[in-house]
Amino acid sequence: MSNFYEQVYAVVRAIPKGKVTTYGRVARMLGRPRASRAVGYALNGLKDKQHDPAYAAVPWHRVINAQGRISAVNRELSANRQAQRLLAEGVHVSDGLQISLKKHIWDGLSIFEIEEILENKG
DNA sequence: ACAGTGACAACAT
DNA sequence: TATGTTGCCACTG
Repeated sequence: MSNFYEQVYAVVRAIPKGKVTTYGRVARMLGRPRASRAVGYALNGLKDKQHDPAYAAVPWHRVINAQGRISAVNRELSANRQAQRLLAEGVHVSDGLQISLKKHIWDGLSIFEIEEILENKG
């Protein structure tokens, strides 16, 4: 698998329980401010890897869009599953799949922390 | 090599 | 506020 995917997964794994971040923020943390779509693409790729515990453990549900919503492009089932997972860890999700970024946004990693986790990946 | 495809985001109406 | 448009970028066949 490509390095970019792995970098995305590494960052997402660092999101604490009960916190969320956005596709765009993940992209910026990785030094690619305009690769937000690619971040979503990478998370979508997790569907094919659920048999591997290392990938199954990636908390993809903690990534939402810049409007603070669960991506509407998801099929209803997937979106609801994401909402369920968030609710299960104390993140309030409204009927419209809206989440309070103000309350739950993750500060993210410093550039030093980013370098560290990427170093671990090679 | 290359055109098509998204779990996006910023801007313009 | 709510749509619609456009730029993006990594991946795929």
